[in-house]
Amino acid sequence: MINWPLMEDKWRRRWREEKYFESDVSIRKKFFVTVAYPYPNSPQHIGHGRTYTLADVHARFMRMRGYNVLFPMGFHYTGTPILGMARRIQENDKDLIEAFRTLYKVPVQNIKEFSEPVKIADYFHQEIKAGMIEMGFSIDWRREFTTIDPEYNKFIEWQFRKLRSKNLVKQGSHPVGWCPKDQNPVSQHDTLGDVEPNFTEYVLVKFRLENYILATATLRPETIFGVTNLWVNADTVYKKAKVNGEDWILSPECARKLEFLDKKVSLLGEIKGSELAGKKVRVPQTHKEVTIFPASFVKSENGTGIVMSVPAHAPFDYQALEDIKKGINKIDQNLLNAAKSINPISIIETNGYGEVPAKDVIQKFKIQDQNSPYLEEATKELYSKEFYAGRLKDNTGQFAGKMVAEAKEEVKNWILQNKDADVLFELNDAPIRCRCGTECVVKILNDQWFLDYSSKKWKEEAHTWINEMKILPDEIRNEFNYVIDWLRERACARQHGLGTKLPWDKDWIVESLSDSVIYMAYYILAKYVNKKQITAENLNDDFFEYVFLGKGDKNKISHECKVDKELLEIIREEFEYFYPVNARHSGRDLVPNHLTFFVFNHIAIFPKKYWPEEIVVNGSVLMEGAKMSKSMGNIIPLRDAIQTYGADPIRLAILISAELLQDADFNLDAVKGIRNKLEIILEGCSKYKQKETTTVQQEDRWLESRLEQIVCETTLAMEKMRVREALHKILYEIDSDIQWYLKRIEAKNRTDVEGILHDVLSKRVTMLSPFAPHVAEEMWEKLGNDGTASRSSWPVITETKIDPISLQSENLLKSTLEDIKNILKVTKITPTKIILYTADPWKMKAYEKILKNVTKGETKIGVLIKLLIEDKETAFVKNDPDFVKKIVNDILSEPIELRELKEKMFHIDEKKVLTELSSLVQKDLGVNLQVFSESDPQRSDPKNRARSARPFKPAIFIE
RNA sequence: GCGGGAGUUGCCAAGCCUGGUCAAAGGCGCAGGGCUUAGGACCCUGUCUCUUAGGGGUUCGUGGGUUCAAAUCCCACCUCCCGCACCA
Repeated sequence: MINWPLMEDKWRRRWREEKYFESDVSIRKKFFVTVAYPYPNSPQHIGHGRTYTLADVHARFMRMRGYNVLFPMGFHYTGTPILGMARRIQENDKDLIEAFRTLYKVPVQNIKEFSEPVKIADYFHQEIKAGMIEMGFSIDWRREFTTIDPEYNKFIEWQFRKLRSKNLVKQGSHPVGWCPKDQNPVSQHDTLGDVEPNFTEYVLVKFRLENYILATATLRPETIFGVTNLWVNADTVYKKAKVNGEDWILSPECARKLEFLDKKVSLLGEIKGSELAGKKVRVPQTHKEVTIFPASFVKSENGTGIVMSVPAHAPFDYQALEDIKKGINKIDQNLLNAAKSINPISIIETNGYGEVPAKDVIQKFKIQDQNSPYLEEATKELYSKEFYAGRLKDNTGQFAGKMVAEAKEEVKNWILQNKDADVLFELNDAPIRCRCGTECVVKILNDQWFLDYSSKKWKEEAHTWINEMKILPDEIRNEFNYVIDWLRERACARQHGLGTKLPWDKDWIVESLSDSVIYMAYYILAKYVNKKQITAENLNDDFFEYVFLGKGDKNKISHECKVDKELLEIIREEFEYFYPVNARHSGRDLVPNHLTFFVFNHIAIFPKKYWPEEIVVNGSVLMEGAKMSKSMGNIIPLRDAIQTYGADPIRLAILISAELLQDADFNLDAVKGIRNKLEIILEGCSKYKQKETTTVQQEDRWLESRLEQIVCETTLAMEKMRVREALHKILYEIDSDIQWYLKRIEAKNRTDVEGILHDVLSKRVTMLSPFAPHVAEEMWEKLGNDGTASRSSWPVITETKIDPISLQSENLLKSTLEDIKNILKVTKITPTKIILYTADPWKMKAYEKILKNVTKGETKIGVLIKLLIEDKETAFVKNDPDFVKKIVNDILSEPIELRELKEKMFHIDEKKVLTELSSLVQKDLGVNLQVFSESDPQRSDPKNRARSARPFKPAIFIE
């Protein structure tokens, strides 16, 4: 049993003291690996660990391959969630305080300070950093920064002026979910119950009632041709109001909504719904006259509180009309008569529906009246069917014959153009409440700033680079291309939160996904900022232009910024040395946003030689098969886990459970299993010391060959970041080879194997080091090697060490032993004697010929037999046609590589090789083994088995 | 709806691109044995099914097809998961 935290701490101290991970400019080739920095609003949990561990493995691997690796880390303070948390602390939110105390284990005195947002960020910043150190991440901490450092602010200001000068920043209007009390946009974590404030665009169709406009909200403007009447709620007290100079009648709720949608609204008076009933209005465009009727399904809080009625296609309208005809509403006789004369006007035809589709669905859902809960569902079904499959009929003027999906937008624009319509945004899951309790609305922000990701030229460049750069795994490349296509203008500033003020409009703060696109360049500068050689006062746009783009006169800039000319030059050189980013790691959730922006903005700001070289994307982590979430209570804080299990077992458990893009399942059984495995390997390292092996034997060559193959495969896997596969080979695949080897040498009573085993274990530890860096050091020390595992070199592949003969020979031994055991298992006999018979030379010849033909693709038995009979040497097959079939099957059931091997290196002396088996058989089964060749006259062959011998498949006799 | 991904033997999960190493790696679980005072840990063996000679049968979401040969290629269908925006 080892004390993991203690052992790990020992090695981390050594790495830190000897500055293992601090990288500066050198003559060596560099490798710059970065990860998306964390947002410090909670401690790290196991899930966060995956991306960072992957990046660390990458960094360590490249370091061992001789690269000067830079792996830095920053902290992303920018954003609103921390602000929201601080506000909740100010309001003494019991739940949050409790969560901090018990879930996150924050000391009480710290929580008190959390009413100040920065204190929250600072606290979790340190917490996360401590976790990263404890995980053994090989980070150069001299380059740490936060995104609210004044120097970083200057960097962002430069970036934004730069983008604006390239015409990529624009201003415009933009609807957002909004809290009227906080005067702030709301997102999911600002609302009660964490509801995402989605909204839908409705079309307001204006009906004329004398001098007034009755606005109705609809999702289906194309149905204007089928309007037969309007609906109002008789009990609602409607408002008369001036809306942008026009006199409207609408519900009070709607009047309020319109104010936020940038309309000038002043109230003029009121009118009850019942008073509106019976009045006639004019349909825009068609100028038809229709009557207003009362209906209870109309809710004043939805839309405008007035509904245009299209009974042929809207189940609600159809049912309400039926209800009214039945005389359910208490309305006067004239109105009732008017209603009775109304017939649905069908304007859309859709396969599977009749003249009045609304009637069809109402019957299908067995709806009785307009208060039926199934009406929503019926509406949804009909709407989606008609939208995708419906076609407008002849009674729709210039739109006749068009598909609904296409006509909808055209009709909307047509009525908008004639000022007979307007647009209303409505929250989908209303009412949505802000955490402060206020009901949210949709607001149009008029002076919103955007990054213009809709720019065609910019998109094209992004596509080109995405297709050119390395993306791991490659499957995700298409997703990037798709994202680039649908990306539009993106709001890049908001009015609250931590961050950098927009340089030309100080009312705005650069939004968090927009201030984190090219910050990898800032890591170069951060080192000098932390050394206090550069402060915010030294930084202006000229400085950045010079350091990052090499523009301007360094003497002038040095003077202007009060920065020593040499220092300026050093920083510039360091940037030129480390840039571009060679690999950027992130979770796949950042593909549709950050990672794509990262590519976009590099293209906009930097010359091509500084564009990122590679993106590595990984899936998320599940906890015992379930999604991690606060509400499930299945979040394990990373630091707790490290204390309990050690960092290395956790690192491996996260990485070994799934390939890159798959969700990895983290479970405690796996962690324990891996910890045991590591402890066993560690124990094994004390057994062997470095030593020359004097007489190299067959199994030694075999083990070396196998090791070489595994190194080769592992290296290939690492280059593609297939860490699961690599780990698998290092942890388990080597084991089975070592086991076979040990079995062999034990049977032969060999003792001179220390040197070779030491070599195998050393290489294994080297390869394990990027994954489990702490315990690898411990192993390295136990093996008695010089230096440390972290500083050892990744094994170099020497293909010439792969010896085909030994590989084949051991294969023969293994498969023969397996066959013997198989026979014993089936026959259940206790053996007293085992005899093997190897195939005659002509069979080898035949085998060789068949193999050649199979490689060429000829597997037809008849053809092969003919070929063999033609040759005198192999003409014996005549006597046993079945032989050919068996050989073909033997060959086909082997891996291609092995076939190639056999073709190249054909002859092994089977008899000689199989003699080696006698020691194994003696040891395993305690019986004697004899080997004869098939036609050896001395052979003992009581059951006449010898003749069934095949190459690589000796005949066996057991009794 | 659009876009992406997945469905494998008790569970997790490789394999699929490049068809024959596939009854299908590995881990976990389970069973038997060893070790141990006991438990844990560890080691060995087994883990679709039939089989007294190294073999056969039926499997990789469902149904077709291509091929000497399909988990793997093609077509259709079913089911599940994720993203769709100003949010880190």
